Amino acid sequence: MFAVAAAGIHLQSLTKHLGHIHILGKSLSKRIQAIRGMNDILPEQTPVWQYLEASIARTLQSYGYREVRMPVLEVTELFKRSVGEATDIVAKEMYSFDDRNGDSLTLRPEGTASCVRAAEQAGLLYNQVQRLWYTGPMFRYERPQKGRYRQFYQVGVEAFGMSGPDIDAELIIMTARLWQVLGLEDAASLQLNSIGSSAVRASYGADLVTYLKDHFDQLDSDSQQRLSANPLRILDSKSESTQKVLENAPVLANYLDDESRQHFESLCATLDHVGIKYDINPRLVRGLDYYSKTVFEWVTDQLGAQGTICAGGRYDGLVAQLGGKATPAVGFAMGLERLVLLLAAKGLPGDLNKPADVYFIALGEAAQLQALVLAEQIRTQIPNLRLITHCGGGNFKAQLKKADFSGAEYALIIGDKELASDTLLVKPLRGQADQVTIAADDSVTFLKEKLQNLFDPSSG
RNA sequence: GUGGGCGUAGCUCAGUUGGUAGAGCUCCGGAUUGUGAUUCCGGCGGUCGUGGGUUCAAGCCCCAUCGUCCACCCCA
Repeated sequence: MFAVAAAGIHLQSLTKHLGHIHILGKSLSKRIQAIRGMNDILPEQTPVWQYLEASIARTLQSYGYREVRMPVLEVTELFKRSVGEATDIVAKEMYSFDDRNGDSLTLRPEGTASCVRAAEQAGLLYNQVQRLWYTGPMFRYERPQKGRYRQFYQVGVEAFGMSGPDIDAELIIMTARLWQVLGLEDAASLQLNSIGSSAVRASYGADLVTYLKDHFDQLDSDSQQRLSANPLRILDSKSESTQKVLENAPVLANYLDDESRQHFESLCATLDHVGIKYDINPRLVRGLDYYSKTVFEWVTDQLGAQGTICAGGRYDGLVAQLGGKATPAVGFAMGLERLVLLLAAKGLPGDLNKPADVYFIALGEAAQLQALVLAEQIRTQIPNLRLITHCGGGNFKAQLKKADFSGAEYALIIGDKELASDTLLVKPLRGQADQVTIAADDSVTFLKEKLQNLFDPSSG
C-alpha cells in the first residue's frame, strides 16, 4: 500500500473499483464493483426478461423473421460510415480502443450496421428478400439514468430487398401485435413521419439553417452548436424558446419529393385500413444518419425522460454505403430495459418468480440418499416440474422453512419412518389440506394429478 | 460533459442544538429432540462511502473525492 502511494499513484483511483482496503484488519479485500452503467440482471429480474424475450422471439418468428447473431465488436470504421461521424453516438459515445494489432475496434453502439455488414458479407442481400432479427447488448458511453444504461439490450428487426410501403406497414403491424402479446397496448403510442431522400434533407437542411441563423440568439446553446453539425436534430429540441422559433420555420413535409410523399401516403392509408392509430409528427427525426423516407417511434409516458421504447425507419442507402449493391431496407430496434420496466410495473402473468413447485425434505443420511434417487425419477417422469431437493443439512424445522420460502406447493418428506415403509409424507404448503402418506412409487402419479394445471399450457 | 437529490448492518431506513450508533426485515439458535408461513425469547451482524479539515468531542459542520439516482444532453 504505502509503496504504491509513494510511487505516485493516487490511492483514490486505486480504490475506486476495489472498495475498502483494510491495512491493519484481517482482509486486504476489496469489493470489486460493476462498471458504471453496466448492470447485473439478478434472479429477481430474470423471469421478466425471459418472458419478454420469449414473447418477442415467438412473435417475430410468426411473421417469418429469422434470427442472426453478430459479434459485439466491430471495426470502428463500420459505425463511422453508417451511423455518421457527426452524430453524438459516434462523436462521443462509443467504446473504441486499439487491439493488439493497432486496429481500431468498437463495442457496437447499435445493431443495424452490424446486421447489414453480416448479411452483406454472407451474400444474403444479393437480389434477395430477407427478414432478419437479432438481440444482444449494445454499448454507449452516456450518463446513466432511468431507462438508459451504458450496456443495454436491444432487439432489432431488419427487412431487406423490399422498397414499397407494404413492408414498412408490416413492421409496424408486427410491433403493434407485440404490444398486445405483452399487454402493453395501452402504454405505447405511435409517432410517424417521413424525412424523404438525402437530397430532400440536404435542400431542406440548407433552408432550415438559413432560417435559424436569423434567430440564432433565441436558440438554446445545444441547438446553436447543432446548427453546423446536425441541423435536423434541432427539430426535436426540448427547449421552449427553440420550439417557439421552429413554429415559423420551413416544414420538412413541404420539401418531400413525389416518391417519398406517395410512399408515406400509402403507408398511412395501410395503417388506417388495418386500424392502427398513429400521430404524424413533422418534428420527428432520427439520431442516426442512415434513415430516409419513413421514420417511426413508439413512445410511452410511463418511463420519465426516456420514453422511446421502439424506433426505426427506412434506410434505403445504407447497404450501398457499406459497399453492397443498392438494396432497399427498413427496420427498427426495441430497448429491452424499457420494456422490462413497463412489464415489471404491470406485473407478470402467473407466478413466474418462485423457484420451485415441489421441495424435497430429507431427514438423515440414508433418507437423503433415497431422496436423490426418487427426485431423479420424478424429474424424468415430469420434466417441467421444478423440484428442489434440500441440501446442506439442517433440522426438520429449518428444511420446512426453506420449503415454504421456495414457493413450492408441496413438500415431499422422507425420514426413517418413510424409508422403512417405502412411503413419502406429502405436505401441502398452501391452503388447508392435510398432509398424507403415499407409497413412494405413487409420487409421480400423485404430483401429476395435483399439479396438473402447472403443465397445462392453456392455463398460463 | 452540465445540474440537483441521496450514501448509516446483507436489505429498507431512523439518528434531536455536535456528546461516541438504533429499529424493522433477513439469517442462526431456542420455546417445539419430525411440522413452515402466525407468536415469544436470544444471538450474529457497523472502519456511519473514502480522504482531509474545524472541535475537548463529528454519522451530524466545512473542503475534496468516489459511488448512486433523477434531469439536461443523447437515444432504444
